[in-house]
Amino acid sequence: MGLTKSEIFTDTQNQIATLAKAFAHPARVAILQQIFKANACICGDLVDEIGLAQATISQHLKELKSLGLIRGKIEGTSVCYCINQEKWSKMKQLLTAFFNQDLNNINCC
Amino acid sequence: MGLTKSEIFTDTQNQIATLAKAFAHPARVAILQQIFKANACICGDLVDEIGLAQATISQHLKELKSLGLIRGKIEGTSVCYCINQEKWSKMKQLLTAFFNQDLNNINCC
DNA sequence: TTATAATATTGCAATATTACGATTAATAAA
DNA sequence: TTTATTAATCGTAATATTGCAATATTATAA
Repeated sequence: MGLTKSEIFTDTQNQIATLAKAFAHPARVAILQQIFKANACICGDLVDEIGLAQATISQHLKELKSLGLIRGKIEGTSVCYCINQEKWSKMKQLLTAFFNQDLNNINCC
Repeated sequence: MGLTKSEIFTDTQNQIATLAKAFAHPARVAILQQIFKANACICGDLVDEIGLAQATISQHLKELKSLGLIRGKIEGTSVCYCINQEKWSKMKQLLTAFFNQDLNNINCC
């Protein structure tokens, strides 16, 4: 099939999966790292930094934007990207809680 | 195309992406939560708990196993799954470090 | 040995993702 | 206005993922 049966899972499970998908491609990881590295908004030299075509980068940016993890502000002919701090925090909280499940767990094997 | 160009990214970027993929499907999130919830090894009643076919669950388990996040111990005709604590810790460390990049970041917008 | 039970594997269909050339849209500069 | 510059969108090809029926495998029970 290829169609995820979202309806049989809880909202939290779907949210975790959707957010994890953002990081499930090295290009998107690299894009986010670049934005953080700049320690400010980055005015789209991402295509030069990462070795992918402009259309491809634009597509990855769109996905990150649609998840709300980054924002794009138009500055003349270029676009400046930055992290959406609130959304990033919420994402971190959700995923960290999921990761920390092991703290309640008995080491059985 | 559809082929991720792993070679143009760093090892860390690829590792983050590969691990994130484990959580990028709600069924795998649900499986991991079930294993944690049992607070021990869980002997494959996952198919009943989650509403997917046996073959599908088996496939998701295989992916989690191949990443090393879970282990399967054969007990008679059934298999008991549990979290690989060391691998889980390492995963947590890598992804948490990635998520905490925002701590060094100036809130610019 | 012959069932029975539990899980893995295979094969396939359908959908999703990745990548990029070409085009379009919008702004800035000449 | 014309010409760059920059980024988004469209269209398309290739690969990946998801899901399941059918089958195979493995170990126990009869």
